[in-house]
Amino acid sequence: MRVSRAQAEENRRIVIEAAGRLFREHGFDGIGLNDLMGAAGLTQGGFYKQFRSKDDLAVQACDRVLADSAERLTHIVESGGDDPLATIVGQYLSCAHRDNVGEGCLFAALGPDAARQSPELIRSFETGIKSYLEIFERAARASSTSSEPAVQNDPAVVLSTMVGALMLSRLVEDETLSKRILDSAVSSLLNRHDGLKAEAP
Amino acid sequence: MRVSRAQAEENRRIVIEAAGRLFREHGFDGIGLNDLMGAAGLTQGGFYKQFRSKDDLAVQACDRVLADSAERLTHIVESGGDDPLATIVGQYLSCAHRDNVGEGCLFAALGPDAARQSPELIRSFETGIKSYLEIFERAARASSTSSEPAVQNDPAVVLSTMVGALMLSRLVEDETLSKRILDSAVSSLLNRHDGLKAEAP
DNA sequence: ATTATCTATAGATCTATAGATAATGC
DNA sequence: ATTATCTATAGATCTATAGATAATGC
Repeated sequence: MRVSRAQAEENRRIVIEAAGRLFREHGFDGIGLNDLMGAAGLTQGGFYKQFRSKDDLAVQACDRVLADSAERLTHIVESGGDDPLATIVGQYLSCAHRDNVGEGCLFAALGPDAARQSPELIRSFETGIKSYLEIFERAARASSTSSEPAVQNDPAVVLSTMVGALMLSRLVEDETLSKRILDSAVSSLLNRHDGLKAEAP
Repeated sequence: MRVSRAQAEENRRIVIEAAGRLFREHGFDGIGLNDLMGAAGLTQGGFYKQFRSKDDLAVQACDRVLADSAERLTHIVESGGDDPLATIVGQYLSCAHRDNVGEGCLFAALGPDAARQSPELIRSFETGIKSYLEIFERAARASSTSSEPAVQNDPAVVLSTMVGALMLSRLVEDETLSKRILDSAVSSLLNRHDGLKAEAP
């Protein structure tokens, strides 16, 4: 029954990672310890030897998701494209992202839900928001040096519009309207009203 | 024990109304039939004589909240102010709204949660979104005839930015940042970068 | 007689804990 | 000996149903 310390560490990592996906898909209250542990092939009995509480796991899972996202966004900004903001916005406001809640934006999947959870969890979200805003700030600076003029430069507006549009697009079964909500946000944020950018792959 | 048919109707109305508030405050899964019925001074036993299921109540409550909101917005547009969009945006993106989830925007309070519920509930949200977009369309037309130039006219962008900013502002304990998220969205939507509008009362 | 509401409860959760088991780590 | 995980379960939910009760409505 017992596994090596390294394996136990790895199991904990798997649970945290799976929790990031399961919470986004089902909400914090929509998934139980049984399924969360089951994602790593474990039973729920050992849960409290690894985590202080379900909320503790939620905090760790959200911290992890947000750190991963921040790293991915930072990479886009620093990898040298001349319009990183356009890349970020295009990927974020895509049908692929809309249809992949489990691996998508934490704010759009769990924002209102998080606001009802523990102060620790809310703090995790707040830290994530601040980190996103800083990255968008840098992305906007990098993009504004390109040939296209400065666009919507306020990172708070960029984030608000992105999160809102993604969330709303997920509530609309009418595919045409859903796509329009995403595309309108792209146009608005990139200030290109002459046509829509192709969707990111 | 039994009450008049009119009183029963009134009780049902009270439950639906309270549900609108309680669901927004606690999420669809965060509040039980006991508390929902208790809001009208009833016990949970009679619930299923009045509603087909908890989801049925959720649909009725959301329909009601959305209809009320749409009526209020329509009234703002039609009551003849020269910039109805500014009024709507200013009220929506206020600290008062941010701090009043239970009586505030349904999308910002329950959007991601709704996307995980029944097709009927999602349809209720979708109908609400379409209705908001139409109202914003009319509001933008009314506002663009005023002295201020046309602003952000795409109703989908207006709605996305508003919902996103409100949701994010609720996750940020840092009051300065929370307010900045709201104010940035106001500035962006009203295209007035020369200063912030006073907050609606 | 009908029915709005009540009490009571079935049955299925879900979080958290207790103690057993068996493999690691010293 | 320690400990990662397991089985088992306590205790508290929560949705939904059954049947009793008492007031309305005919």
